[in-house]
Amino acid sequence: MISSDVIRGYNDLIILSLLLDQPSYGYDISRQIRTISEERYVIKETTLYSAFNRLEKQDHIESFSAVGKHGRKRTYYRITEKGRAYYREKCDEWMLTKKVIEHFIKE
Amino acid sequence: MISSDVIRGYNDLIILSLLLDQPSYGYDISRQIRTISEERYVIKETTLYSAFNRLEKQDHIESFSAVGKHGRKRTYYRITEKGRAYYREKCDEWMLTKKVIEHFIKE
DNA sequence: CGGTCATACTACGCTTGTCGTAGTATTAAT
DNA sequence: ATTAATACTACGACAAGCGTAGTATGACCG
Repeated sequence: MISSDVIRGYNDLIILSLLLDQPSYGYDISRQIRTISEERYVIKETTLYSAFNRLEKQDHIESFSAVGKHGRKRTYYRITEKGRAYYREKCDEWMLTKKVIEHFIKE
Repeated sequence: MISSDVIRGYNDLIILSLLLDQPSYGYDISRQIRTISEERYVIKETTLYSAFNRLEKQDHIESFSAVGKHGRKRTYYRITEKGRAYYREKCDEWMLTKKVIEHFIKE
């Protein structure tokens, strides 16, 4: 299991990556993170929803209300163009961070 | 340049890695981080010294006073056995985190 | 038809790590 | 004599994440 201390700073990247292809909502994103990480990272609900709020305030995502299969109302989030650019930046930053950290581990 | 948001969570790992072979002190660690990262990460002084305090409180490092070449008094830090174990844990955690994050980036 | 489980959130206050700013003091170089 | 580099310490602010709690709906099961 991964602790929040080390994944912190990549939650935005993870969430945005799951919105690249289609909009989604909290519970679904949460489940996807769990399964894609093979149960090694389970994001806390409060962390996720506060990330949504932050990302929306920064115009990286936008929300809309929609009704699911069984008449259930949900808040969906869609990535914006600005959000896609931010995602690409975060990917670059990740590559760089990875390289830097490995300089320290190797020796 | 790497932002603190993404390297946060790895400062302990970085600092400990630089103490593995011999004790060192604040200013030197700071310079080493700068050069080893090829100027891509410059740790803030306050961040570094508060990390020292935290790591010492947790018995991962221990401090002692010594005098440098030119009669300059400094606080040196030495990694403890507990600190070495913690370092190895952090390395494992890093490997895992790396793997997990890349699951999200790939697709 | 009543209870429990999974879903889908929101609110609130706390903790921790990092940051910004500021200040102190010593030695080295010009 | 002054400035730059070294070697720190103090203090308050801030942002992310956390723990706890609570609300509410629909699905499933006996």
